[in-house]
Amino acid sequence: MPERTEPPAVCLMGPTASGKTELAVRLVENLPLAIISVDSAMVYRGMDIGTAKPEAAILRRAPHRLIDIREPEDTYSAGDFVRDAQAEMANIRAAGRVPLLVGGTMMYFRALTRGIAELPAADAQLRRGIDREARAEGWPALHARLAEVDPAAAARIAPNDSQRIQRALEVWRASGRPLSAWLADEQSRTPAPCYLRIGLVPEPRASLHRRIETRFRHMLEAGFVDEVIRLQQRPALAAGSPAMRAVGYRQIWSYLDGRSTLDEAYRNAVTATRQLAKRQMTWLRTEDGLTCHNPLEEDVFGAISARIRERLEL
RNA sequence: GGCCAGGUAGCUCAGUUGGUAGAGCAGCGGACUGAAAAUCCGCGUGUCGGUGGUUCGAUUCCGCCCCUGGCCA
Repeated sequence: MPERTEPPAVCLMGPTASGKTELAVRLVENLPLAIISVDSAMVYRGMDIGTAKPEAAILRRAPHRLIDIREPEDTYSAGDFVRDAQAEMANIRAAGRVPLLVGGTMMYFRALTRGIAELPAADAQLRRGIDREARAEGWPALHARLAEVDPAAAARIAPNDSQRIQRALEVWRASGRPLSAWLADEQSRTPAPCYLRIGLVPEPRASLHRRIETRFRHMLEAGFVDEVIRLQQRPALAAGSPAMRAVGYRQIWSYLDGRSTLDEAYRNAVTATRQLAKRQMTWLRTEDGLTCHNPLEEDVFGAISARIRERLEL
């Protein structure tokens, strides 16, 4: 790790069900750290069981910043996260502690540690318009249209990648400037403070799969279906709302709408969680300059707290 | 016990007028710039139930056996 003068921060990244929360709580109880949650679903109030949000008693012992900061009807983005996390890191440092960023939303970690370009914000109306065009013509047709205004973006986006085609067209229509041009503005990148980055990669995979299934069963026993029923009662919340695309929520919502049995919803949710964990680990595996530990085998608390002590010269 | 329908990838199934087989899902690998728990890209993993026969060649045709489901006893 290169010598930097910026104040340090620790990132603890791991897939869902890898034991991040438990580990983070032990760390803050033993070291001068303060937790910032890096989780795109835990930001929402009322989404507790399905996001495996720490219980109130744990949050009192080990406060997590950036949890319960949005209503489920709201959107939250990587850009919002970077601004919020930077503000919280400043607060933590002012209190004489070191930020411990914990979570599984890898794009948020990347945006924070590598910087994120200054870009036009999302525009719900433009998105609705683009969705309408896509329903009529198909995404490949919109991809072809993107190629006319932003060939560089079109070249790296697949013709069926609805979300990225939509974003690139949205940026073009909102600003009259191609997404590629915005991304080329290096000065918009924020200087990254010195991060100690630690990854949790549970092996063997089959053990993680068992943990995922067991945990989802516990969520159902803890009243997950009732939690989704309460969310469905919110008039402004719909199956397509960003918060309701979260794993577990969309499958239980579908069951409550009569589009599947509870057993199918259970199986689909467990499958979706496995697939999420796999994508999270792809991110960790291909990220360089990252120390990885296997939380299913090692004494991760001992290993990680030793590394943090060494790094922070405690 | 008899008749009928099946037995092909982890699962559900397609197919081969005889030249050792392919879809969806699952799984695995990868990408990732304001929805990222999202979105997308790539990869087929197989004694074709067993055994004997016919054939240059059988997963395919024939015999017997085993298993599953249904109907009749």
